[in-house]
Amino acid sequence: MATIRDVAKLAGVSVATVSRYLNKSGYVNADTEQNLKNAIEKLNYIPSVVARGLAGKSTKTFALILPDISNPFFPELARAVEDVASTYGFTVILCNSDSQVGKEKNYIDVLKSKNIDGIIFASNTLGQEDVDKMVSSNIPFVCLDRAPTNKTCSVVRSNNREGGRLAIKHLLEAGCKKIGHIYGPQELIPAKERLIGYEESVRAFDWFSPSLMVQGDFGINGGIEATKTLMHRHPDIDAIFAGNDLMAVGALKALHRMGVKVPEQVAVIGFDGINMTEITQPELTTIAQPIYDMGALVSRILIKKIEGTIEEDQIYELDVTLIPRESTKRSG
Amino acid sequence: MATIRDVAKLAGVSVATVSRYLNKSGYVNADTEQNLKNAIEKLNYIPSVVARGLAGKSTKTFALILPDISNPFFPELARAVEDVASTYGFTVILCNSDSQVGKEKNYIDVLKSKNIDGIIFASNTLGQEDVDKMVSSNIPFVCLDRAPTNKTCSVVRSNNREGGRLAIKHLLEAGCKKIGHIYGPQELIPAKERLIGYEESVRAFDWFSPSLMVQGDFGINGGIEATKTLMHRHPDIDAIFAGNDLMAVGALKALHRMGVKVPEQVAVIGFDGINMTEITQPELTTIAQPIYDMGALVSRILIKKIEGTIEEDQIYELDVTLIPRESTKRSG
DNA sequence: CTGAAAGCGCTTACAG
DNA sequence: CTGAAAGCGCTTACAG
Repeated sequence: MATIRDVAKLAGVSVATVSRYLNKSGYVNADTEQNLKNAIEKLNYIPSVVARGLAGKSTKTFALILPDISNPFFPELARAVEDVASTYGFTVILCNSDSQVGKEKNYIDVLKSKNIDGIIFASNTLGQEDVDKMVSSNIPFVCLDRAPTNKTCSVVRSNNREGGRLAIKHLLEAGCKKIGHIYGPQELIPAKERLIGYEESVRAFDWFSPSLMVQGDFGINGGIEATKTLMHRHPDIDAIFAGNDLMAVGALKALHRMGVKVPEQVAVIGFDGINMTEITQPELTTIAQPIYDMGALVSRILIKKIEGTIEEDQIYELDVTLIPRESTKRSG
Repeated sequence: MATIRDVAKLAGVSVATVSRYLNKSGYVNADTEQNLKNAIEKLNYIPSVVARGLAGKSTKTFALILPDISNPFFPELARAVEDVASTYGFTVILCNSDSQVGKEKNYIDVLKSKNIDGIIFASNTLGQEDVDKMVSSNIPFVCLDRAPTNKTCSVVRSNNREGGRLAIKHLLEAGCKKIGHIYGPQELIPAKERLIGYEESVRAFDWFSPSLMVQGDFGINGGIEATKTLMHRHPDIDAIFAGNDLMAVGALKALHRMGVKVPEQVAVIGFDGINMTEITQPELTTIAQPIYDMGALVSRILIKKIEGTIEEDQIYELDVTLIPRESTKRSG
């Protein structure tokens, strides 16, 4: 590997000049510039990001901390984050936290020792210690869905409450008369918001009762269990709004096993818009988050923070959209 | 951030001693050792991996280059790779190549400038230039599925040909009398091997004809199209072996639209064992690759290469397993 | 417009 | 067992 010194020698200048040329900081004579161009070309020189990092500059690297890349929500997000990163010359380190604070803390230490430029938190947990660590190390970070408790921070999320309302509106318009809801873990803001959207939309109806809301775990099996509970409590419901797509898939499974027809007897709607919703039978209606856009945005924001283009922290709330499909198609 | 100098000062020794203690290279007096421990603890000192990297040591980082993390095969693989990496103190950089040689070359340059320790290639393409770049830079790499043409390299793959045979065996045992195959792009070794497994298993039958094999693109839509073609050519087939799960999902969709019942009229079997196969209706029988194990293994191999524990290149071929589910359940 | 020199935080022979 | 010093490949005031 050629170094800056090799380039300097070949071009007949000092390394300082090479550096200035490379960083476009300070003036460089037109002739020298051409010489440098040639030398770099000839030597196939690529500056060492590691050396730059040590010299106090950016390592052109940031981390994406998420619960689990195997969870179908995250691959698309990660893809978007990486697409934007690579456009701006950044590289992204993938971290699976399993929502464990311990793992996150550990990652943060490792990441600090690597001088990374920033962190995207797509993890549900975000311990106080984590935040302190990052704040005290002065490392830029941006969050998905959840803001840290005591520190302002840019947050990208989608309008979950409105999404909840949209889901109910759609079901009502489809002619549904009694709608149950499977909500996700309440420590997750999106799950809570969706639940609120549901409640707001249905509490005025005389068919509404709190027992129409049952908790799930945001997983397929949780959706299955919750559906069983719900159908047992209220055999007469004709619609289920699942707090996320995975649980909606579970609902589909459970209903199929019970011999309940979807959408004829019970309509099902999910939330998130993951790809899986297209391959179920029937295909699943869902309130889609703009997952890719969210990833792209959060990535772009972090990079701007790193580069100092953005200062103020802000909340970016993106719109969700209804994707109507077979699972709610009723003659209603 | 405390530096090695701070630790040295506090412990009343030289930085060299601190370094020796940290790296467990060379002897350190028991007393000094205790002092160092205390100093490090008190200062909350974490060595800079960047500085170490510049000083010629490992950056404790490697890259995973894959076509697209959104492709459902890869998240589980990535998860396994990262799990093992993090166990060994490594961090993994995620790269989506979209199977474009240009992007790969670009990544390799960027990665080199970051002094990464190695690369896992899970990408289909692997251009000659890529290999040359890596070999000449002396950077360790391991491949998934495909070996580079002219350079030995450790490869992890599964027994695709045997998988093809297994699929046919299973269908025959289920009572199928005429089996079509949708094969994937033939530049992909696994697709080719699976096709060979199919051909070997069926060519002796009098019902066999080459027109029973139709090409797909390893995607859902490709599976749909290929199924249409296949059913048009051979309305009498009673089984489809799809070269991967995504195409099997497409087959399910296409058959459903045609009003063909699965498995009663046509049985369907996929390949890969991605999670999606559990959520189709009917659930999809598949030949599962040990995806997680493959990722864990390839990661472990790379780390050993990096640490110099492994020298010889080798091919690791893992077994596939049949996961029988509804889509092939016939009274046959 | 350009160069000499110090510094980023480590490691590693080389002496002692 | 331990320290002084050079070096990894850059950047950046500071002079000129």
